[in-house]
Amino acid sequence: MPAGQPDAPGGAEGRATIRDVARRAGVSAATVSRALGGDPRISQPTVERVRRAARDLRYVPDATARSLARGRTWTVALVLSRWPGPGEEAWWLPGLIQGFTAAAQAAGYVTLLAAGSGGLTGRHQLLQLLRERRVDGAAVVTGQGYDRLLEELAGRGLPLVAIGRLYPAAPVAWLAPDDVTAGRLATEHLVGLGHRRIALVAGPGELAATVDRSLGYWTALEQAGLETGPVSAAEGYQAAARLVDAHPPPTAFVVAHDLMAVGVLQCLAERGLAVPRQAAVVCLEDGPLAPALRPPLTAVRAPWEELGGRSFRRLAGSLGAGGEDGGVTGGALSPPELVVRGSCGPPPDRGRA
Amino acid sequence: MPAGQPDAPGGAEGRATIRDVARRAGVSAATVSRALGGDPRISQPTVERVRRAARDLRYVPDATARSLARGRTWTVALVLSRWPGPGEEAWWLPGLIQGFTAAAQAAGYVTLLAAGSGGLTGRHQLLQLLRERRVDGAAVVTGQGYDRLLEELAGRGLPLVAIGRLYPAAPVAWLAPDDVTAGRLATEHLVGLGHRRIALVAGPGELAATVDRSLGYWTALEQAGLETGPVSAAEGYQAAARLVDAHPPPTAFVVAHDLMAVGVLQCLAERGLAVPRQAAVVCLEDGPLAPALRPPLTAVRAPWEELGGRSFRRLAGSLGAGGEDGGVTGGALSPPELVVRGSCGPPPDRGRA
DNA sequence: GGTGTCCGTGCAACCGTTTGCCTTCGGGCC
DNA sequence: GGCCCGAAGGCAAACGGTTGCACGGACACC
Repeated sequence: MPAGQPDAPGGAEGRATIRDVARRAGVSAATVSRALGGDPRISQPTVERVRRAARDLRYVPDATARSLARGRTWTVALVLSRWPGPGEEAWWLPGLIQGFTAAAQAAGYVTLLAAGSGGLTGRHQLLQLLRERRVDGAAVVTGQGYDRLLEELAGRGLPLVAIGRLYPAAPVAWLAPDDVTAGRLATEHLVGLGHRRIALVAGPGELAATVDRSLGYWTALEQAGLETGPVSAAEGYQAAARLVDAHPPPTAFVVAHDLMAVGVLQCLAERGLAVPRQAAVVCLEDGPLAPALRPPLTAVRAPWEELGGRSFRRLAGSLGAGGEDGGVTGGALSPPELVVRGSCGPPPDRGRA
Repeated sequence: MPAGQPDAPGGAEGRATIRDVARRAGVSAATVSRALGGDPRISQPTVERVRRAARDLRYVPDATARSLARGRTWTVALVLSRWPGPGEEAWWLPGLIQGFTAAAQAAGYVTLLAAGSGGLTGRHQLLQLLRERRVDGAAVVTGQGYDRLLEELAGRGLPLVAIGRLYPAAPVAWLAPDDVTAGRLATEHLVGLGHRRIALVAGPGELAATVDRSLGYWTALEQAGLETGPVSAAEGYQAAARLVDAHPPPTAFVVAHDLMAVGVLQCLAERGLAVPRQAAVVCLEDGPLAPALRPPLTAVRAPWEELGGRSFRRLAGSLGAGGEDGGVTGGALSPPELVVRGSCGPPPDRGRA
């Protein structure tokens, strides 16, 4: 807060205070506070009178004063620890934010948005801001990799929840989309269609999501008693190329990220393999590309909005105001949903394989 | 704020107050306040002593108390008037939010996020919330069409800025991406490459963005002394089909929305028209699809982040704290940027046309 | 040596709510 | 009739800063 600037509040000049209401109802301010707060000591008739007076005056209690008196702000911070760089679309963020704020609003909390712009001073400013504003808790959308910010916040004793996987694991409650199940669902779908040679086109290994999604893929194959196909970590096109040229080529491809699916599709098209007739493709991320590509991609959709909502409620749990609790690590999130579009069919050599 | 719940703040137990600092520095609380606030009346030595004491105690002033005393909260609301429905990706929102909060943070303000979930009661809750929390101002990301919420907020005398076009126009300051220039830039690019028959594939006419983008297209053609090609408002594929089958087919397509470009590309591919060799395509919206399609689309990118930043500063203007001002309507935004990728080349019949 | 004028600080009254404790009053009980 | 008790509500002190004004001292000027 820069100092030295003249203060001239913009709006609302005449605003009714609790004392105005008291006067009008012929009681004391204390009584108004209690009547409106539902204190059982205040008699019914009085409560009515106070309510009327408050309504007549359009009285809205001042949260600032309330916070000061009660030592609690009913405010939580949603911290975007790392902003997506240019070119890297955070298409999932709006859903997450929406879910979070909606849940907060429903519980009477207000969401403060804060960006932790990387560097040391940025982090320091952020910490200062959270202390200054006395937020009751914070949810941190972690970048990939371990989050320094998280550590410092935890050190402050601030109720905390992380959104996103933590590497290395930290003693902090966290929630994240269930990427393992995503991988499993997709793979099982393909198995169910009759595919036996299913390849995984994974993303860069340092992405937490990639790791988990791959894990789901392996699990599903194992349970189906199938051998895992070749894995490729390179970007879409080359990856697919290498996989297609395998001895018996795979009949299906599980692609970890939607951008990579573009490359895969292109490669298959060049090889003259029609999707879904001669090759099936399923994407583990239902980004904006999935429905737009030709053919529209069958994909697994993570419940971002729900994730936001549950993150808040988990946080509310540590705030004492009865949200949900649940140990230190990953909470149960409803499983991702398989959105069937047009990119998967049965394998071409059905009778034979 | 639901009442009746026990208040038990989660974190921070022992927190230094201004009086603690005063005691340690051997002065009064008033002096601490003034010293830290840069009041020239306090002598230099005293200021130093106070600063030291404050640092030693890790004193962070309490914004709640400050707000109460000064009648100003240093908080602005960012109101998402209408959340994007499912399937409708708001890929531009993160950029906008980022720009806004960053600017706010830099000016010492904090951003409160609020969702105005449609209905009457939702609006009412929102208004209540803004009054209760005493926000100093609000920026409303408008949905399409006229925004009821905006009207009610303006009625409250709250400093306001709208982000997005207003139809019908309202007496409210607003900022929006410069879609007219976007249309013009794209069209001029094509003209510059030698195209003469340029078609517009516009979106649904009720979208404000569509209207403006089309306007830019017409302007550019007029200035180049060219005739405007046929216009189609239908969705991508059919639109392109109709356009391609015109007498002399267009050599270039200006597509208003990136999702529609998918249809256009597919249509061209089916007609055997290679892009960019035999037809040029330029997109007026640089969404996630643009770089991912084959070929990657040349597109016009709106400066969403800057838009967010300027929106805040415009708001700050009405807050008295020297942001930028500028009448009631549209502020100057730096123009959108043409991102040249692989979908435009010179027209095929260069010598002849 | 008064008196006026700065300069640097302290006093205390705010800002609008909440809440511990006291008061008042009416009634029941010994 | 005195006492205790519960019910209903008021008093005033918080919460942690800000700020108008008074105050004391040093200094200059007449």
